[in-house]
Amino acid sequence: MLDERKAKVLRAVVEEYIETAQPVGSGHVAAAPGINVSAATVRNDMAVLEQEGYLHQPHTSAGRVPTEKGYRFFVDALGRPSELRSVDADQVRSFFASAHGGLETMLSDTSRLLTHLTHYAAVVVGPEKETAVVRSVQLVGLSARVALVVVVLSNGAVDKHTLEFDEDVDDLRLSAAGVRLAGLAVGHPVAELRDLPDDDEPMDAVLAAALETLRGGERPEQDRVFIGGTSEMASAFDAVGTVAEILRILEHHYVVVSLLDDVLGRGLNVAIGTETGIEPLADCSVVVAPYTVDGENAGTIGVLGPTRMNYPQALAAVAVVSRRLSNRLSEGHQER
Amino acid sequence: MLDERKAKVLRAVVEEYIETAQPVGSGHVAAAPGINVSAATVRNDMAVLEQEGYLHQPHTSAGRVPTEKGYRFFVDALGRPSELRSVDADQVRSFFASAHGGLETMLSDTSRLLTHLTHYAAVVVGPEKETAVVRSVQLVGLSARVALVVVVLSNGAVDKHTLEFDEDVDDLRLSAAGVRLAGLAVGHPVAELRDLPDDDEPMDAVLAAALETLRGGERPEQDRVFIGGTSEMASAFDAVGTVAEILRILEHHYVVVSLLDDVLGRGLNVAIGTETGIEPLADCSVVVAPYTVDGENAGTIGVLGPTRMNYPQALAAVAVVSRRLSNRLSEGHQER
DNA sequence: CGTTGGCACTCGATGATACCGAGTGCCAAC
DNA sequence: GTTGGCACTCGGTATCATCGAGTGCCAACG
Repeated sequence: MLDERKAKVLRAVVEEYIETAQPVGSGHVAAAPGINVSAATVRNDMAVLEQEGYLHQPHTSAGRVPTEKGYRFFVDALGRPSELRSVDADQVRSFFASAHGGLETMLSDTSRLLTHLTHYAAVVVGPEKETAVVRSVQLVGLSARVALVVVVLSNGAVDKHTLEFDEDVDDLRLSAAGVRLAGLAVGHPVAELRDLPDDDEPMDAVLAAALETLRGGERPEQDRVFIGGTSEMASAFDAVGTVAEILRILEHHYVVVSLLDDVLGRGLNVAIGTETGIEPLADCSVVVAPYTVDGENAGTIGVLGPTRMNYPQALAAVAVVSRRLSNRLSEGHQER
Repeated sequence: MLDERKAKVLRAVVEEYIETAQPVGSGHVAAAPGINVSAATVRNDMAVLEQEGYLHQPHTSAGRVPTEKGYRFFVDALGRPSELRSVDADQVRSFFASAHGGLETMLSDTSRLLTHLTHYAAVVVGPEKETAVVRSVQLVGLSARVALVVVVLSNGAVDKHTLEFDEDVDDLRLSAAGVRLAGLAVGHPVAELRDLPDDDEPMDAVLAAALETLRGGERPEQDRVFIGGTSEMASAFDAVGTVAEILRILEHHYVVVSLLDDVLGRGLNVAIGTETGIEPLADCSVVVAPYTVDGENAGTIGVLGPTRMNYPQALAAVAVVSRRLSNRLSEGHQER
């Protein structure tokens, strides 16, 4: 364990490095508020911190840079809980007070809000539809052999799937299937549709196809992930190659979703560098928080920035936004 | 006008610069196939081409780099029509043969296809809903004061808008409004809803609100723009600042849409550098093509890359994809 | 007269060298 | 245990020479 002064030294190094992105030397640390010892003493401490793996020296006679272990200790033990700056807090408040529009709109705007607060890339993952209750199902014919299944869920999400038939299907048959489909699905959670209704009445091919699609959960990430602020993220790095690699990751939504889930699953709020488990993100950190609807875990929000991100600020922003988003989404769910 | 040999020289410079991203000298041009004169002669021609504004010399004793005017001439007069490589052509064919899913899925996948073909960022803009015919409208209650308007259009697009009421609205009232709304809207193009149906029957507040939303076309760009391949785009530049600026533009979908519309509106397929009219895109070029559904102009596809992009290849890719996309989307629109 | 080889010249890129200074480790003194 | 002093390290910056790709100009050539 780190003695109290060494912890202070480590904190000073991390904080200054986050700010300047330059290796920090003993002189600067000694000048930091709260450090009341000489540079020489700081040097001794830093030598120990390096041996213990909290700091790293790019080369002899350079300052020190935090290692992942250093950041980790900073986040776990040293991060003063840091409030949002009140301007930002106001902004969050007013955002959620005035927010309107459907679920998707809301989530997309939330990602913009998070970017604005943190200046890093923001990721918002919408609720899985699994637990949501089907509020309405409709079959709409588009052409002789193509129809659309449109599902409205209780959380405000709208799902659509295309059906293609092998034979022409007339309106009558379509609407009959639609009615039966509605009868089967409305009022039930999507997940329940999987245990088929065990009805011995023969099933129309149209109905069967539509049910199959509903169960399938085809392309589940497609409309669930909202990513913003990639430009802000880009400016935080200096190698264009790094930026390109990160963008490539972000383009694969399912990777992003599983990354966030994985981090939360490990019980963490923060994944630092290689802790993300994704090699191209070795220079990145991720700060995540779940949000809830009516107390149920619903989705995840997070920000992605360089490992030398401002963790206290990012943690505060993510926490506040997730809390307020949860409240906002839980409003007025009592009725109907 | 350029004499034939000077044109060949210009083409050689552009082609080599596109390939190497290095200023090209007279020696290389003289060695290019089709140029059967000496380097000295090429030098004379290049001096003229520079005076005429087609080429630029970063500094004395460096090779030449094409100017925007040079690229423009290349694209307008020198671009040999260039087929896609047959591997790629096959890929496009098989993509559209096996493509399935709804409009949005299709467009999103198309953007991925374009990226894959060109290695630049790809933009696909979906049809405006204006001309599409409403195939189905539905009002779905989410909570006592919140309902969703879900509209299915003939082109397969699904639009959704949230309604918030000042007072509780019960299911009866909602479904009544839904029925009347459907009666008014189904079968008509969205644009027509604007000339209100001039009905003197008093209009329920719910119905009025829903109609208003339909007309509003609120957040029209939201679900219409599909952008992919930003990581490939990033690798084409070497300054991270440039990349960040471009990403910022791409995040503003409405800017992208109006850029593409603007270019097409000027009757162009290509906008080079400042021709885009967007300052941060000074180092970028855009290649665009419209696509049609049943002969009607429907949307736009395009790629965005560095000014030294491979124009013939990009033009070919965009042309082929737009053609096949048009065909695909026009299929089976005869009935219903 | 357009084309060409020859030639002096330019100037960025590359590499060697020196220098500076921020930072270190160590040590003796407090 | 802490501190000031000090010799040392080494990356960054600046200076300078060198190299070579490329140029413009010119005289000669068919």
